[in-house]
Amino acid sequence: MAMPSSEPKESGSRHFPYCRKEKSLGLLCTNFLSLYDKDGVETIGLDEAATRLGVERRRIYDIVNVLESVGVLARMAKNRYSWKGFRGIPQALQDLKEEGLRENYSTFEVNAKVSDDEDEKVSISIASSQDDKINRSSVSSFSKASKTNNRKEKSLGLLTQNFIKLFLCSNVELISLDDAAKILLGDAHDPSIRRNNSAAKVRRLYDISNVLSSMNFVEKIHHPETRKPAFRWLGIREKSENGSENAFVLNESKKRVFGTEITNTSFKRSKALLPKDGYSNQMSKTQLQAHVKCEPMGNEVHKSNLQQDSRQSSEGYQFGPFAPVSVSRAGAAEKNNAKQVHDWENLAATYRPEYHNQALRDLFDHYVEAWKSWHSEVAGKNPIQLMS
DNA sequence: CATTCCCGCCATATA
DNA sequence: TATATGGCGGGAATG
Repeated sequence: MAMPSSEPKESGSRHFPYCRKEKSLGLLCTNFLSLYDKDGVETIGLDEAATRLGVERRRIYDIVNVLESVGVLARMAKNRYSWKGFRGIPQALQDLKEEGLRENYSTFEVNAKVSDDEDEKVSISIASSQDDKINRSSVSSFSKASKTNNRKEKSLGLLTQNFIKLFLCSNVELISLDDAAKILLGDAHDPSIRRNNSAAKVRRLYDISNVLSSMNFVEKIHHPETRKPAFRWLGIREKSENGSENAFVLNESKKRVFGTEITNTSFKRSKALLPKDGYSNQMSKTQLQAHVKCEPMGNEVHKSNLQQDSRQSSEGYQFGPFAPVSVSRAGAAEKNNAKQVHDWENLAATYRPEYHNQALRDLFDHYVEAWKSWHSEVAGKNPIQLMS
């Protein structure tokens, strides 16, 4: 098969303990973005991506699917995607919102009512849009024709879009994956397979949330009341169409050039693979590209090949610095310490132990700065913590 | 124990 | 048919 062999032998470096964090989809997404958000990137090959990022192909599909559902990528052909970049996001979200509104994505309610029986109540009502595509051979015969559709309805990409619609439409700004799963269950049409296992859905939502988090679309926090983990939308939430605002837009963080070649050797998580003998040195090849330098933010200079997208005229919207996940925003909430920046530095060390050098430091400094400006711009008016 | 979510088998879609 | 995609859920890592 394709699989470019992942070097089973692996010379040198007797693996590290295995850290789940280093294998997360969120990090992978961050790396993916860092790798391709550069000038000159037109198309992306899946095999290439898998190799460059040092992950198995299967994982590439995961992130590519969600990135595509948000407009950053577009499928071209087998094995090939075109890089749309962050500029594609505003439009994609706009479309999602309209589409969601057209359907009734705003008419659900999360009755977390603790009343009656053990029957969890989360009443929703995602209207079934009048599907135009499905021809009317319908009912009687087998659905062999729409077998393909059925599969697509369960795709990660679609789930991602629906998840986002939840935020874009309606005024819910905080939702737990569990509730989201319940709401997004049957989704669109047909009273068929009910009683679906939402647990399975939740697993998918975790995947999605992780990549969306890496792009700062959402943020994971703990519900002030419930103390349960929930997600909050950080992206656009313009109130009305006309005059498209979009909050996020802007901010000039610019393309950082990241040392490509992540050299992510494969560690498996097998339990029976721990301490073999001596851990050898760190990372056989710490050859990471030293010339990693992010240009000082200035104006961007991207490809001028933008399409006729005149939707949002004005400045180039650069998106926030998809900061690494977590970084609990923790407003004044709990233990409010002044160790803000410090955390970031810790993160740097936590995230890529192998790269303890200057480059990473700079990268994170950049992130911090970009993130700050971005956030003050976006949420500036109403500071981060709105809850109290 | 509960939550998070990586891994990769293997069903499907597609060339 | 071979290869490309990508559901799906077991169970390991974490909380």
